[in-house]
Amino acid sequence: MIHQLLQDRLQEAARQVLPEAETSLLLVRPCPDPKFGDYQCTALISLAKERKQSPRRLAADVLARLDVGEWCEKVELAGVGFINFRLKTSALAQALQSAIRAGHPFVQKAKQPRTIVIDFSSPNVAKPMHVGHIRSTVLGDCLARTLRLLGHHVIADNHIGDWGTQFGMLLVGWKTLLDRQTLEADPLGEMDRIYKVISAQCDPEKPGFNQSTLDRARAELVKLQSGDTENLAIWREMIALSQKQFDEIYSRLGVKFDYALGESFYNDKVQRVYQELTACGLAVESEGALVVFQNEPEAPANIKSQPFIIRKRDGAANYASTDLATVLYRKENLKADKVLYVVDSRQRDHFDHLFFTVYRWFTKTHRNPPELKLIDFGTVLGDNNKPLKTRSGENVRLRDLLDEAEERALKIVSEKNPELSESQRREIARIVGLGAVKFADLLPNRQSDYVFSWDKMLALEGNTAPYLQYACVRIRSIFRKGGAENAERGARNAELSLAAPEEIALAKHLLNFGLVLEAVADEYRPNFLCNYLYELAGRFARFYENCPVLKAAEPERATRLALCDLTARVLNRGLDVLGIETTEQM
RNA sequence: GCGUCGGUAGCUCAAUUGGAUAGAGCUUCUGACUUCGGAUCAGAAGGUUGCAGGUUCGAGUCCUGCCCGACGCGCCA
Repeated sequence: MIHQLLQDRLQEAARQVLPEAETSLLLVRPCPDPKFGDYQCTALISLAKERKQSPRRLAADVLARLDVGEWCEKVELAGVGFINFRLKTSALAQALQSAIRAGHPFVQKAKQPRTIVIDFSSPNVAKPMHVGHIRSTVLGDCLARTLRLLGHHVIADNHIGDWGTQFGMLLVGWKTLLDRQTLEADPLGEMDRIYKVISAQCDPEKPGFNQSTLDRARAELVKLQSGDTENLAIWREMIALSQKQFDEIYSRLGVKFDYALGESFYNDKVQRVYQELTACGLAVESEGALVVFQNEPEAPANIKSQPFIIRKRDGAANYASTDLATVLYRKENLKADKVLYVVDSRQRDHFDHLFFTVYRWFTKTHRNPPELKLIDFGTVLGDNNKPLKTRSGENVRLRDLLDEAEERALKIVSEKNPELSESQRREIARIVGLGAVKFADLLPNRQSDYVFSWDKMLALEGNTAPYLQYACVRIRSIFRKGGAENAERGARNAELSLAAPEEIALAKHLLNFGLVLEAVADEYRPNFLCNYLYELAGRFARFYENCPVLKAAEPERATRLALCDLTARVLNRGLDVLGIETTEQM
């Protein structure tokens, strides 16, 4: 990548001027405004400031030792000490030429591949998946795809909620209220129904509270935990029914996991956690429970002196216990260097507790803790600015939401292109509808809440998935018209000669694809990629308006075909990273 | 009360180690060769970045105080 070459040269020149300086901080990045140039380095200014030198003089000294004439026009020193690079068209053409032959154009593999576990989606057994799961699922899947493309060893692990207090109530409901026929037709709906009835009776705050139901639920839970055959069989059936639903949704979304190690997987692994934490003096008894107090001066403010309960008073495990056991398993058995938790930001405190406890635990026992990272995200809101619910106040089921996305897309496709067959229109609607939902979810900064709007996400103009998919369709159409096979071969063997400003602007933007992927991976923010792709599609649209491809005369025609080919490949790859498909027509 | 996150154009949102004149889309208005797919493109309008201080060559970004909102705070996950 050219920016990398420039950066290497620049750092080398800086080392000659300041042999002892930390030159790795001198990053070369795209300019915010093309009028300054294509790439810039702003870091010499602060480097000079630290040394009480004049930034302009330092920059001038470095420039005197910098030779990037193969790639750049004269390098400019601007303002207080900005260094601006402007690419030569010949270098640009050469970069495109080598990208044409690359498997993944403009993408560089990470220098140090790492093993990264991504914990995402995490639905609960016996409950329908709902909008609350969409962000974790879509975001986690996108990060998995991004990190894989960059060459990391990614392990996608679905930490399913398949154990815990709720099963006591579910078992009572199953034994006393279950309607087998409804269960056949809508297993999740029926399990959800019995759970709600019983849990209302188990809540002392609610009018329907019933002490004997609560006692029975506790008893069923104890029986389950001590291995009662009947309860275990029911529990397994609930899991199997739920898994079927999960699989349906994941297959629609194109989301894949390497493991689905639910909470129950760690049942026999929590004892060791209690032992180790007690032995190293971290965990103590308090009010009958086993807790870790975070009294260290460096404890984060939000958990300082708060108890982290790792075993309940009744001796049962809770999610702190299993989460701790899970970290250990991921470190020892999955060899994780890093674990990403893609979780609603309301669980922030829990994860700060978890991370800080792991850090202390591993340090005290002379182990290297894996790097633990909370990828938190905001809530999906309805147009009343409250968490999105159905009119009757229920959670919106994910399946219904995906159905509606496809239905709405089908209506639009049918209006725009009535001549396509129904099966074609349905396939397009599937790709456009699901793409719209995913893109709308990935576009906003993940930490803010966003308001869910069908009209906005399925809009055909603006920063949306259909706009990007449309750009791909237009490119496909060019290749169809030009005789796909020949045109593509021509594009890939072309000698490029870039001339028109729209060609150059498009080409320069293509170069930065890898840089953006790295930014996504560094900050865990797919919205960078969404915006990059939108900008790319915009530049392509301007190119498309102003530069005829098939009608152009020969040296030009091949260059433009090559630009189309590369744009299509980057758009498709980028959308693929977002988990979004494209179509031939729409 | 303590804590976390946020507050940017009428609306929804961006802004890559603190960088240059804070950018898009929607909306409104104006325009585009009988078009390689018009689901497009060009142009116009729109701002005291919640308020007040501070740090420095430079602050939407960092620090302090305040206002507003969402969320969390001992045995659910």
